[in-house]
Amino acid sequence: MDQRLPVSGAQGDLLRLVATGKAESRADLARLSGLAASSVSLRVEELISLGLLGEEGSGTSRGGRRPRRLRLSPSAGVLAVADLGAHHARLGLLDLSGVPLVIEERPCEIARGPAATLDLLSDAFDELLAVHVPGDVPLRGVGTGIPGPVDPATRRVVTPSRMPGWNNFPVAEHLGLRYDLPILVENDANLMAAGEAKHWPGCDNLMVLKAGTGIGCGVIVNGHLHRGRGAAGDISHVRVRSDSSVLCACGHPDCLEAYASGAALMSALADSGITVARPADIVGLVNDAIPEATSLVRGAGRRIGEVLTVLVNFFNPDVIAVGGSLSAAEPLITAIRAAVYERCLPLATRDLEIAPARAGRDAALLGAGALLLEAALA
Amino acid sequence: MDQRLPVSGAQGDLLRLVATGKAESRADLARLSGLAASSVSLRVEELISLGLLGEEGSGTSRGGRRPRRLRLSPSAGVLAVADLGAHHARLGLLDLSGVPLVIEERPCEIARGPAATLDLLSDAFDELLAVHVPGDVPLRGVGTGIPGPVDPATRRVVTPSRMPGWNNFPVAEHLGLRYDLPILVENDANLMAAGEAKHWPGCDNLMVLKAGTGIGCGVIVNGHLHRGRGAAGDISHVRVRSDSSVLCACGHPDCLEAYASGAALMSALADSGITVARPADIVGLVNDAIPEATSLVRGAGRRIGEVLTVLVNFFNPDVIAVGGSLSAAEPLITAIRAAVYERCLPLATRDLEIAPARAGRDAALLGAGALLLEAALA
DNA sequence: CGCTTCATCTTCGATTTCGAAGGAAGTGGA
DNA sequence: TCCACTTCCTTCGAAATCGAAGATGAAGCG
Repeated sequence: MDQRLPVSGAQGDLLRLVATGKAESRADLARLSGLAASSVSLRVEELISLGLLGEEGSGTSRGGRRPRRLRLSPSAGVLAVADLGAHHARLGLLDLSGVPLVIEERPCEIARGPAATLDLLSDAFDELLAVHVPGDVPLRGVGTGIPGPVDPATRRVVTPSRMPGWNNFPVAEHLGLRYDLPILVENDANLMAAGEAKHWPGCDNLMVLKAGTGIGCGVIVNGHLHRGRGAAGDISHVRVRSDSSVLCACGHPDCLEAYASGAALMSALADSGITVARPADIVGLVNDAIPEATSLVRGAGRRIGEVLTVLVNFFNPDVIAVGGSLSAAEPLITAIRAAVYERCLPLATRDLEIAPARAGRDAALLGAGALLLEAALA
Repeated sequence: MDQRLPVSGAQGDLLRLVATGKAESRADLARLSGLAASSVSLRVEELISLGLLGEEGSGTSRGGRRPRRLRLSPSAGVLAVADLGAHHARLGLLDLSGVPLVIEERPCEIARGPAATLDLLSDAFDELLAVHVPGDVPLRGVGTGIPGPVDPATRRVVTPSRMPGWNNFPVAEHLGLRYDLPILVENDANLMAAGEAKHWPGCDNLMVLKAGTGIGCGVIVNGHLHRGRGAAGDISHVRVRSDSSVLCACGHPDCLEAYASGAALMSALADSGITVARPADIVGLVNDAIPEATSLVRGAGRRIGEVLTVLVNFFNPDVIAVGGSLSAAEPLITAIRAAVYERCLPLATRDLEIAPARAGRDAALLGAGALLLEAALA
């Protein structure tokens, strides 16, 4: 397991610009890095002779000579990333541009505790590495998403629900025992947001909603993940307007989660005599035009939208991307839109786009890759 | 009216670090700028011979030789800043460190329209400059706060209430006709937030509440003012939970502003047979223990606090600073605290401070200075 | 009081970066 | 087809930056 990239200062900047896809040619690099074109040429030459960068054909002309396209060499390294769920882990390997080499899903009971879960993860990484990556290509970073809050200062899990044994566990340290590499530990919705952000070029302020069993949310401010003190992005325990009163697992009445989460919808459906195994199954019911399901989903969207009105006025994002297993239900996003556009300030909704997430189910893994790159090429 | 500072690249960075008070010595500069100590010495020498920087005694030792303290030369320049209110304008001159040279308040009816108001402002600036600034000290920037939304892209006022004739008026352009200088046009609550941020060292994420006739809010994310698309920070038109239903001026029912703004409190007091001229007078009533006033202020605080719970969970700030003319009423902030601490996630309130604003009544002017510095020394 | 230690600041040769000039490769119009 | 023009990239001397070594001044300590 190799350690640091043999790059210094300017080289790292250039490498990162190529890795993140922002630059494809020496001219791009000069524009984006602020360095002189001549300096860029020098550094790029060095990176090529180090085997980290390669030239690959030429790009499209912008009216003059065609640029010589630069790409990260496949042998520059790989990243190992995972996204832990309650019963499954999605995990895979990415190249240093964040492109997946292999991604798979394994059963993994998070309730078995941190040590067992993380060791299972590490074993899976080692397997994948052995099978899919030549021995001379180094691992450059390891990252994982956690379905609970992560303190950015200590990188420990803090007060998670549904994760027995994980409270205050030093996840990054534990992984660090096995990998002497940059290690990323981050909340799963935050990772999803980081991955989603790459799919909205030109949009610097995003809210990414994860509507699944729970309701998660990641925030991108100015192109960067906003963590606050570790809890930023939570919207699930906001009080909603309601006639009745429902007690949430957190102890407070009328949390959004108690009304609009996949879990809440499932239990409401059960009350109507319709049982489903997973939140994703609700989408099927909606597509089959089961009135109870459609009505419930629409109500959930309205409630989520009402909470979002506050946040849209306050944060004024460019985009609200809606992902998660429930997001495929058309009425959800429609109801969210209706609530937000009806109630928010015109100035705040003028250029606001509320749309389905674009990054797909591997959003969190891609986000982990994006964040790891920053650390690995620092 | 002089134009650009004769500084290039690295010099500007160093000058800015001194101006913002982040650095006081060559060693500080070396640490903060990332430049080598030797390069810093060279550049500082140049800045001193340009008359922009001066040495002034020595600082306190940190265990070794005492640093030679650097200060911006008073002749380096001044900034002209203003904060427009409905009936008054506060305006003044600052040196390039943001320290006030002179600040005064003049009557100024914003309803007379943009051209008349801005020309009155410019005339006032010219007067102050003639009286308080030697002729050889150049003006380096002009900035003003506006009691309405400002589009950061066009720097025009957009859909302001209570500002007839201002909609879509190109404020920056108009001022640019008279001053060929960096020009800042910004919402007043945003300026206040920028000023307040300087008083909370180590805190990168702030919400600054302005509780006066209306309810304004400025947001600092990662040490920088968050503008969004121009409307960011609005919390006054959020729907609050309520038994009755009150129509707000914006056309929606039950906006926070209709319940908790100074204007709303004044009209509620009038219903109790108590008439006051300005929101600030309510503070006096509270201090005199008039029960109606205290009860109203406490209710306003509770409502504001309930809105803040959503934002605290979402944004997870380090500090909520409460300013504005109503903020001197103790029950307001107490009620806000109670609502936030009761309902928010423990993780979000763990290190959260809810406190009175520290920057005083000139916060907006100081904020304008801070933002102008970035532009003037770029 | 002298000694050590520390942080600050400067000197100076080595290294890096810059920028102007020019070559290379392509587009588009006469 | 020729020619002007654009963009991309490299060459090379000038300028800026770095970093190691040393000088400076001050605090801490026996």
